[in-house]
Amino acid sequence: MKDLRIERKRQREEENKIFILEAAERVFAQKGYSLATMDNIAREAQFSKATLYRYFDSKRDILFEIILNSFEETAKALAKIHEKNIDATKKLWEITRSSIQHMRNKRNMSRIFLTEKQLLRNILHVFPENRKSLSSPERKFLDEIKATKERMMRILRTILEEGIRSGEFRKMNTRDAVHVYEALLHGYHFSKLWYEKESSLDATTKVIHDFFLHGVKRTES
Amino acid sequence: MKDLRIERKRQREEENKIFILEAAERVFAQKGYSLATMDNIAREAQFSKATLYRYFDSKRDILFEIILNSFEETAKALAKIHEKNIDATKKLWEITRSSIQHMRNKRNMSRIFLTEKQLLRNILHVFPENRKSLSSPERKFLDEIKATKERMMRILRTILEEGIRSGEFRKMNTRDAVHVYEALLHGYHFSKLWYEKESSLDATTKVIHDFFLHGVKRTES
Amino acid sequence: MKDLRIERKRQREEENKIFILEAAERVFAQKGYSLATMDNIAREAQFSKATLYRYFDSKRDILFEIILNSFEETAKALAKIHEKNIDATKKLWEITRSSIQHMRNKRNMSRIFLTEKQLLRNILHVFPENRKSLSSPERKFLDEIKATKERMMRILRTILEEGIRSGEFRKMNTRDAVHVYEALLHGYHFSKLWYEKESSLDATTKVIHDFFLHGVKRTES
Amino acid sequence: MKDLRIERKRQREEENKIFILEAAERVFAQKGYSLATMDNIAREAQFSKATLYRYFDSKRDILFEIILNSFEETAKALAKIHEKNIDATKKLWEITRSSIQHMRNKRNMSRIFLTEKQLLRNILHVFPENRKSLSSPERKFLDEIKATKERMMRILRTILEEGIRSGEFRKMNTRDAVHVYEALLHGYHFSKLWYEKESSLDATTKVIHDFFLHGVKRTES
DNA sequence: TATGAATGAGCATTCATTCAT
DNA sequence: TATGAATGAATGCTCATTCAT
Repeated sequence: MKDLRIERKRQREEENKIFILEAAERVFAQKGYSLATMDNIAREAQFSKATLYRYFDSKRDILFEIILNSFEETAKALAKIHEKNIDATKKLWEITRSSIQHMRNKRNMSRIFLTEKQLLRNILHVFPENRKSLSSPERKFLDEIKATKERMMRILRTILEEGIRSGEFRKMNTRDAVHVYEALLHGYHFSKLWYEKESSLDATTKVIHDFFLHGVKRTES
Repeated sequence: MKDLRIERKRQREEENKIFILEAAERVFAQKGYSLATMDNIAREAQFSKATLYRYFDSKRDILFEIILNSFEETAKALAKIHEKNIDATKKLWEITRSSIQHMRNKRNMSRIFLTEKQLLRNILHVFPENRKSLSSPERKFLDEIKATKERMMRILRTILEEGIRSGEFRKMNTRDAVHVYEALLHGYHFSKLWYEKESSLDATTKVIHDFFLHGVKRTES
Repeated sequence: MKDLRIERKRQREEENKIFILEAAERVFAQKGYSLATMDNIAREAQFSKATLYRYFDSKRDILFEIILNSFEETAKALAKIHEKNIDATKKLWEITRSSIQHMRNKRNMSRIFLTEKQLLRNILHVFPENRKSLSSPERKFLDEIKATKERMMRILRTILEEGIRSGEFRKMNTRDAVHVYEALLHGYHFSKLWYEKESSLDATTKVIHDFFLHGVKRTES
Repeated sequence: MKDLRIERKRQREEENKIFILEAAERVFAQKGYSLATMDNIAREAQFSKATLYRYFDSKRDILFEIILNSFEETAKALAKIHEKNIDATKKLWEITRSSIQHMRNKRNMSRIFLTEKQLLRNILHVFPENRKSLSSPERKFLDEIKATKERMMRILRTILEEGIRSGEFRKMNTRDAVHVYEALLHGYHFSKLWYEKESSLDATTKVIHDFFLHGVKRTES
């Protein structure tokens, strides 16, 4: 009896949380973290500002949760592709495509993460010596992010190694390669902002995929 | 006589301006634009807050000038390398190296540029239809940035074309290639934040250079 | 049920608004508009400064509302007297008395209206060509003020015309007469500031009333 | 020798002072006291801000001097008219005319005096109990103003008394009459702001003069 | 539980005034 | 003497957060 009621309540709470997160994501994406106000988020979520604080401890925590979810989502997509029974090159293609799509969906959200210095400074280990000063939620956030990130890295390296073994890819330092790949994806997302119109998903995927595969050097035939 | 005094005054003024810009750059780099206060900048520059306003019209204008200077600097370095009498591959190497160095010097500054959504939305032409609503200084800033950016792009494409003509590089869409290159550089700068320790300048340059040249695909021999 | 709660809320809100307006009125009256700070008003109203902004959009809006209320009040008093079944001379007496009383209550408030040149220049039609540049709240304020003022003017003229018809008053340009009457009232309020002690309400009323009625010229008998 | 040089210097100083006062008057008239900045005045006077402080101790002192000068001027004009060999009614006419002209010249300046509360509160004896707290320049200013004002009042009363003696005017309390007259003049100046277009000097003079003379009452013939 | 109301701590910006040259 | 430069002290307004109901 009671369990059911409690269960229903938990469910409702979870739904509200998600609803707020989605609203916040839209607001953050549009205005950036600093310029987004709790009022904005509240209005977008059609809750009162005070209610937001029932579900989240602070504005910062809302951001944390959004980022975490996004990472988690990406990691899942990646794992799913990895499990497919296709060759490494195809996997790379699909991951590239899926990542671009994901970044486009999240629009500017993905950029926020890289832009809020106060957060970043602590969070990103830029100055690892500061790590001790992290508050508990920050440290928790950081640890989860790192873990997810490493999981993704490992999968990517595995795929590259598969490709090397199968003869698709040249021998290389897969660690570096993964970093380059990641840089390429995120960098492309950023720099594309500069250009008036966006290419289609497949065209974009193709450009990145091709350059990552071949580079620009002429191969002696 | 008089000219000298005026000259000295102008010089001192210019020096103060630069001093403030450098201070602001440090503050912005550490806290991000939104979280940086004019008080912070004033303290860092060891001027009174009011004095800042003798030299700049607004906080935003300080940011604009910093970004503009940074772009200008990069563009100059690029042009200088382009003029050298070396082959395209070597030019690419040097540009890569110089860019990485520049980004490291500017630390997080380069990321700030992506911070202020309100500005960005307009400035980055994400929504070019909004262009009309730009204030005059914003439009001026935007136009200068765009011009400089295009100048850099053109040089890069010219180098790639030189390389294609000389047989160093494969045939390619140089426009795409330049975007990929830019993405790679900036993306690498960002993503490197994740890792505890930074590699040496040359090591980093090599990784990026090599991957941009060869990609990951195995070349049939 | 619900209506009652909403009603009570609305009531409380209205009460707070009035409370703030009264506090602001005291502060404005004491310091003038420019020198009065939102902090002053907040302290006087025993609210936090931020709370003031829950009820009013800006300092200027607070002033507008005070002035508007004051005009409205005066206009109502005037209309009430006009409806009375008494002769024109008596009406004039009562209006004079009521106006002086009102200005005394409002103390220096009535003078503030003339304080803010920036506002005034536009608002007072000194330069009607500037009307277009008025912001929406300014225009609204201006229109309401003008309307109220005209309502009052019309009543006064009607009273004078009644008096002319009844033989109480001489034939005259009632438009000019109304202006003179208004000038007399406001001017007296201002100039009385110069004198150490204030006369009684009735004495003051009598002076103004008598001079407005008879002037200084000797009437041939 | 030396005397001449000193004399010339004093003259030049006096000229500069007057030049600054005139500039300040224009600025005050346009923006009001609070909104006028020392920068505005300096620019209008084509001096540096610092130079203003060589001639005046403070912004407030500039205002004081302007007002004082204006009063002095009015008083002189009044005395001159009084000395003329014309009847009281004619004197009144000329004074009315001259005053209106003066107020129009000074435009809004005359209004400022009545609108800066911080100044007024102290200066105008509204709260005479505060008199003790006046600073020395304030007290000096106040005393001079009062003296000039009384001089003017006395002249006006004398004229009225002349008129009574000559049979032009009815018997009256000349003290009250003078207050009424003053109120009428100043009030008319203020209230005329409300109306789109200004009447001619003579028309305005006539309206005020006539009403002050006859009032509105019908005189039995 | 959900929220309207309240606020402390700030923030960009301004301005009268001072001072070194 | 005249001034460019510098600043302390404000000021209107905002926002994340709290709390009484």
